[in-house]
Amino acid sequence: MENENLGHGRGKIIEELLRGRDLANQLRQVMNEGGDIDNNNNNNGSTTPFAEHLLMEVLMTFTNSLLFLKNPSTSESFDVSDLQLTKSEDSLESNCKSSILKERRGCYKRRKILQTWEKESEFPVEDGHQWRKYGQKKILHNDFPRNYFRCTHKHDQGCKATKQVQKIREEPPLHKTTYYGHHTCKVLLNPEIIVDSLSPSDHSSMFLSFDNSFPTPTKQDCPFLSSSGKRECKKEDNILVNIPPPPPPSSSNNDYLSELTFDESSTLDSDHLVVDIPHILYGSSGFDEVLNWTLS
DNA sequence: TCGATTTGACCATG
DNA sequence: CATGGTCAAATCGA
Repeated sequence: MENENLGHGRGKIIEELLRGRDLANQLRQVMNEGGDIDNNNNNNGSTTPFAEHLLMEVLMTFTNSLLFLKNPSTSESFDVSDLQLTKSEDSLESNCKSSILKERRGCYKRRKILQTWEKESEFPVEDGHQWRKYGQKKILHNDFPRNYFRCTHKHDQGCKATKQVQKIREEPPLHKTTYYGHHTCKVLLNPEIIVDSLSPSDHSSMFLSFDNSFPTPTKQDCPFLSSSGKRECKKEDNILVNIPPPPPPSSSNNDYLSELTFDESSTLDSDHLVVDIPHILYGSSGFDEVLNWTLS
């Protein structure tokens, strides 16, 4: 039942995956040479930019692979077709706006099929975008209120990106940030991946960002972490990338990145593409990354 | 004074 | 009707 429709795209998939593995190995070598894989050393600037670049390549490669799997017949990399979703959004919105309201508050639609990313982190982190808080609500069965943010440039640039920040735990602190939609504002710089140690001492986390800019310190209460990690993914897929903490140092596995596995069954069964990256070696410490990519 | 945050009200959805 | 997402007036702070 599975792979028949993958036939056409399979060559591409394999090609991309192989390339990804190759790049990953390069990355591993770079990091090894830097000697910063140890917990004792922290990453120094010299290798990091190159490593970031390679890492981005890897991620894009796998992203393409996933999309090829999803759409085997396509001959191009993902690019567009936001139209349907955008249209439905717009129609609802314009419906709402054009007609009565203007004076009515709260006219909106609940989002269902927006592109989303989820991120959990214990520390607030800048994601390079400017957010404005527009609401806070007590959520059922949650001890902490949920905070609602929209892009500061919603009005001047029509940027529809929003995010919700939900505190999950007090001790140790844990926050869940959910991003909705793309940033269409032009505050961004080049697409890049940021691999950052959020907490140099103990736990460091990594967040990946495909379109990012430098942190813009604002006094906003919750500029929490974000992987505004979206690049042009289609809005109709769900892709989950789980990067669990790395293995203990003792298990100096040389093939972390080449061990990337792709859970095909989950993919086909559930409209979710799930990629498990079992062990990724980066810098000195562990990181978690959960990217939730909802495309329709 | 202006932009950001707070907070209660409003409305859609299930 | 309960819940969650958004709006906008009031308030705060630089």
